[in-house]
Amino acid sequence: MLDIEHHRELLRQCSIAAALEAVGERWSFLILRGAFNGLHHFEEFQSTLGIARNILSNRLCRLVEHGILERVPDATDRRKVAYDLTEKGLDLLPVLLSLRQWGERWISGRPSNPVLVDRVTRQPIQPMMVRAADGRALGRGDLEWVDRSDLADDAGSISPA
Amino acid sequence: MLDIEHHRELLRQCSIAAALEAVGERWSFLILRGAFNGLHHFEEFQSTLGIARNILSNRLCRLVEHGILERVPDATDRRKVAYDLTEKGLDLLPVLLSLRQWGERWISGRPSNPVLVDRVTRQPIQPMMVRAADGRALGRGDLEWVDRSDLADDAGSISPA
DNA sequence: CTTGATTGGTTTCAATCCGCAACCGATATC
DNA sequence: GATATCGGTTGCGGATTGAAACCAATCAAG
Repeated sequence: MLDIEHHRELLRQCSIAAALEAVGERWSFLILRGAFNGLHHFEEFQSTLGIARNILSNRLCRLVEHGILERVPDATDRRKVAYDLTEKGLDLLPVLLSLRQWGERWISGRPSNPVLVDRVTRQPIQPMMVRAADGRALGRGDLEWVDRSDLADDAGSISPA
Repeated sequence: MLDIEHHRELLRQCSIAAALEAVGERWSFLILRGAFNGLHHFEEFQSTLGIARNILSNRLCRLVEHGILERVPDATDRRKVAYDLTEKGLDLLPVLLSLRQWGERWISGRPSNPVLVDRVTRQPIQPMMVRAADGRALGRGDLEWVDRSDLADDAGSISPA
C-alpha cells in the first residue's frame, strides 16, 4: 500500500510519468481530442466517443482536477455544463498532433480529418519534428542524450522556461 | 466552424485512436521512454521502472506485435533477449518529447534528465511546437481546423498525395 | 401547474486488468 | 554438479472498466 504511493511519488520525478499521471488513462486522450475538435458537453463526448457514462464522468472530473479542463456551468440553461480546455490543456496540442501524425504514418496510413491549417495561408501545418536551437530539423543520428550536468553551457545560453 | 453532426463522423477518422491502440496502455509510454534512454533487456526495464514482471512481459509482447519494438535474441548469451526500437518505434520520439516537455512545464516544473542535444552543437533541442508550412511558429490563434475537402488547393495543384 | 423531455450525472454488478509474490525452464558460470 | 542469471509464467486478491438501469434538477409545452 505505502509502496505503491511511494513508487508513484518517485515516478513523479520523471516528467513523462508525471504527465501520464494526468492524461495517461485509457480515455483521456480521446476526450482531449474531442475537446480540441470543439466538443464541450457531457452528452457530446458520450455519444461521439461511445464511452461509458460513469467512466466519462470520472475522467472529466480528473481532467478538471488536474487543471486540464475547466467546468463551466451554462448561464442560460442551468442543466448544461461546458467542459473547456484551459491553457494547460490547450498546451497539450503538440502531444496530440505528434500522436496523430504518428498514427497517420504508421497505422491508418492516410491523413486524418479535420486538418489543422495556418489561419492565414490556409496551408496544413508541418509534421512535428525535433529541431536544433537554431531551427535546423534534426534526424535520429543528429541527436544524443546527455546528463544535465554535462551540458555545454556556452556563453549566453539560457535554459527555456 | 464545423457543426456537431460533422464532428461525430470526423472523430472516427482520427488516427489518435489507432495510435492509442498500440501505445495507449498504462506502462507502454514508460517502457518506450526506457527504450529511448538505452534500456534493452527485460531485467533492465523491470528494475528501473518497477513494473510487475507479468505486465512487463505482456507489454513487451504487445509492443513487439505492433512492430514498435523488435525482439532480438543475443547471439553470445542465449539467455538474453534485446528489445530494440524499430523505425516505427523510433518515430514516436516527437510524441515522447512533447509529453515530456508538457510535463516539465505544467507539472514537475523543472527540466528532466537526461537532456536531448544536437550532437554537433551540444545544445539542447527546441521545445516541440506547431509550425506553418513555411516554418513560422504558430500560436493558438493562428490555427484553425478545416475539413480536408475544404483545403485550399492553390492553383497548380498537382495530384495531391 | 402538470407532464414529459433533456442534461449530467450515480448506482449496481459482472468482467477484466493490475500488482505482487512465488515458481520455472533454459542457459551460463564457478 | 551446484549455483546464479535471464526471461518469463502462474495463482491470487484487489482495483478498474463497461453496460445498463436509475435519478435529481431543470427546462419546454400545453
